[in-house]
Amino acid sequence: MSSERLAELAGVNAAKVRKDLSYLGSYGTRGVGYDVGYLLHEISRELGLTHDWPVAIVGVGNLGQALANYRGFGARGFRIVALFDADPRKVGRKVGEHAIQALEDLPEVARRGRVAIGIIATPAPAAQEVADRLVDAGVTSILNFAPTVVSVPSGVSLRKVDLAIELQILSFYQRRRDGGAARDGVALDGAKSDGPRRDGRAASARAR
Amino acid sequence: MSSERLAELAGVNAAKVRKDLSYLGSYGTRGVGYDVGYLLHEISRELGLTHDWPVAIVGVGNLGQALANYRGFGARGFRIVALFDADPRKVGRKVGEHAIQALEDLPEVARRGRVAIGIIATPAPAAQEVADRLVDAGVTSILNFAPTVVSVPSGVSLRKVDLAIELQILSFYQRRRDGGAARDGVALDGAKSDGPRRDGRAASARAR
DNA sequence: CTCTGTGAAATTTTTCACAGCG
DNA sequence: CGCTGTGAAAAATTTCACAGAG
Repeated sequence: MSSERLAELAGVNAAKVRKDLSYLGSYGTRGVGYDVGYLLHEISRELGLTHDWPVAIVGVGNLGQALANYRGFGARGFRIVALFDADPRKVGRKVGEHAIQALEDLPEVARRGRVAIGIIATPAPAAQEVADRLVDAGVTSILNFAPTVVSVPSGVSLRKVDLAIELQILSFYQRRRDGGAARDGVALDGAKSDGPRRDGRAASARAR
Repeated sequence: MSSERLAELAGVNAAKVRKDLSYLGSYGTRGVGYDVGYLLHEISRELGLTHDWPVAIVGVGNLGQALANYRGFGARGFRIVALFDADPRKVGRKVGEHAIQALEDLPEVARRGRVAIGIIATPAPAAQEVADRLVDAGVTSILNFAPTVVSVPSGVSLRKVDLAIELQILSFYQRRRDGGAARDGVALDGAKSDGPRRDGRAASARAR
């Protein structure tokens, strides 16, 4: 497949595809294009997707369950190994193939299962406490879904997922489209349409 | 509050804070800093968070329910107005204050409720079909949580949330920290730690 | 004096454009 | 030939550094 086609499918410039891929090595064939299977393999290897990453989820509400059942973690090397909840009534209940455990067991389980990544899926007020416990248990990568700012010591990676931000981005562009309150001086960057477009036209990557 | 302090809290450079805020207008006071309340107000206005955005969720599995119950949409103007599911057994069941409706009712409900944003929270195989129905119903902003590529006609904004990508980013940096397979020529950018750090040190925004 | 707002410089990212490989 | 790989140019973003407002 040519860089041109890959670019079209990804909604970016062909030169960018070639430039980016060139950082991984010379995996294309001049005059022909790229072998997609081989490319996938090399990219997976570079990103570490061949690695096995034990993941623990803390907070088994709707979101925690959704994450626990999410197909597609497995394909990328993420393996849910434990679920924790502070609610004693939930402890022992099974979600998928895992029984929910008490937060007190976190240190023991995290160490024994070599948990590399902790996911916080609790209500906001519990998030900092849970983060502290994860850090104490030796977890050095944390993904926070709770709608609150959490702090961790240096040496620990923390990322936050804000489920409302994508909606904000969509609404920002919708308001522009509708001429809701157009005004100058604001940087623009199109709401992207990922993947090939049904109508064959490239996603307009920039407004204006 | 000074740009310096805001920058520290956000984990960025103070000049960037000032430069960015300057695009909104001159809301700071020289020698003093910014009035946080006023700043929040102006930013909200600029981002359109004062606007009301009716949202419909299609697919009421764990993720759909999690989204339906997510606190914090409301604060930013997103109002869940309808839930849809293709499973007849779910239709009529209540989730929060909304009864689940049949997919067939989407066009009617979307138009009557002036749905601005549709959220796809279905399994992957149903996503494209749902996207088509949303588009047909006049929805021009779509957020796709299904782990599959969906295409829409131009004129419709589509964004995709991939719950595994954040884990990938965390694991990428963890492998680097552990010296898993360091290699040169790969662009670096630190896994960010958002918010103030417990230990007072700034999040290392870049590796190397 | 302190801290903003902002030109200018530095850096990074993206795109162009083309030599040359298969 | 067609398409990659990549220097070089262009564009965008980030940072510096400082005049000047409060």
